[in-house]
Amino acid sequence: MLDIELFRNHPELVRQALKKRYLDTAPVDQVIELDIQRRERIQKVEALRAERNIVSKEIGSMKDAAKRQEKIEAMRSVGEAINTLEIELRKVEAELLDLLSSFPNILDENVPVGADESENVVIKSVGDLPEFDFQPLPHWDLGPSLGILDFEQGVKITGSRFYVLSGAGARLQRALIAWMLDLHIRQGYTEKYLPFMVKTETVYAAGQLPKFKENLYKDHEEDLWFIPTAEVPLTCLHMEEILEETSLPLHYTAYTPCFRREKMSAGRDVRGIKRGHQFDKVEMYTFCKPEESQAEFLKMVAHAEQTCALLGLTYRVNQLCSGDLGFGASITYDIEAWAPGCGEWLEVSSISNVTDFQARRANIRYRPESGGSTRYVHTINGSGLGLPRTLIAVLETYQQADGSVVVPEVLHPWIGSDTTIRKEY
RNA sequence: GGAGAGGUCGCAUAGUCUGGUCUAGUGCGCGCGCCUGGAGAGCGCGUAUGCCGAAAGGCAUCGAGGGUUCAAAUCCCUCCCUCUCCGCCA
Repeated sequence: MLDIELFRNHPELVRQALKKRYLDTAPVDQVIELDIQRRERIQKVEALRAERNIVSKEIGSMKDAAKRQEKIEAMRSVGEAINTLEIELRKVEAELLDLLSSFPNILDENVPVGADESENVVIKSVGDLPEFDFQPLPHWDLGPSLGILDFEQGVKITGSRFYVLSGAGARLQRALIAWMLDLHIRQGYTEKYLPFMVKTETVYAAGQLPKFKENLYKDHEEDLWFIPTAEVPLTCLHMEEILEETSLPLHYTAYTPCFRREKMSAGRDVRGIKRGHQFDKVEMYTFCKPEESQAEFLKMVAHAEQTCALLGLTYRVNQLCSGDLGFGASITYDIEAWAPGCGEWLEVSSISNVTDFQARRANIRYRPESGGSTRYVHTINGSGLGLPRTLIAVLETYQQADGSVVVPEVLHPWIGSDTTIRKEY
């Protein structure tokens, strides 16, 4: 959520950001108008409440019964006026909050302007495209032929877009998770094990509701939502808190499954395990002071890159252009790993500086050491790689002519003695 | 799921029965000052957040949300959470 002060003092900044995202700027004026209405009503209702407070106090100490009754009658009508105004005020405030919540974050000045993903900018490429002296297989062929990936079983027990990892496949994913968490711990993150279901308030605070309601799974009986990303519970760990400046920055990492109901567009990403309703992810998350957030953001990008680099994957870093940027992000870098089998760059990580956008919604502030009023923290989130896509990249990159897959060395401590995945008979 | 006890300004507590001197008291902690050779003790002052306002100041918040009332921490209703016991369970 944006700061109402921006609309009061610098509406042109908001309009400019909207234009860069190719969005309508008209709601800016609606916000300004609603804000004026809100303040008018607050002033009226508070003046009446002040009057009632004073007179009610007088009534308490009045001895003359007739005069007392007179005052009570007078305050009764004041009370009614207050009620009427309060209802109006609540309505205006709800409208304002609703509208304000619909604005995306202001863009960082370094974000290139562009309409859609075709105008994203590759800012870094690491590693050459691997060459094979045989035809590399896509994972949807490679996995089943090795007996480590079973689509039919997933469909049988749940439905389309669900799959089962088996044997060395399941173990490889578990190795990736454990290795990534340990890597992030070395990079300075504190590991968290989180609830995978959260209450409505939490999903709102993290900014997933109301906008992304269609993409979420919910248990209606218990009124709990399945997390679409660890970002949701991680953000809300400090919801409604005032942190000490000395405790910042806070770095957290967590492994969670992610659940997304999103309608899969027909014909797109239908093959393989690239896009499913359930997937695993290791997440990184930072709470920091505003003046630190850009440096922290770049640090996190480097941390995610390191994951790809240590796995020996060919990858590139993409800066998202204005039109492709997510709702809460001020700036986002995507990391894409090369999958030689399906011949595709796979988005394995997305790192965003959300500035104070989530912190304002979740009401996460810190108290400056020097004193003065509290300030909103900045938050940065990034995937310490999404598992299915990392799994794809690893399998397809390390496949051999005989159909086996050599497990990258960094994963060996978790994989057991057999570091080559062969067809299990 | 059942029974009971609770949730108050960082922490601990008073206040709730009997609505109005509660502008929420007290202790601890913390900050500033006095005192001191220095420290401690002692003394004094201060010590939540948000909103409205140019300011003075005002309004709101006692787990959350409703209600009763001129007036609610206090009375009523609903919900959430914590603790104890029982049940169930990995």
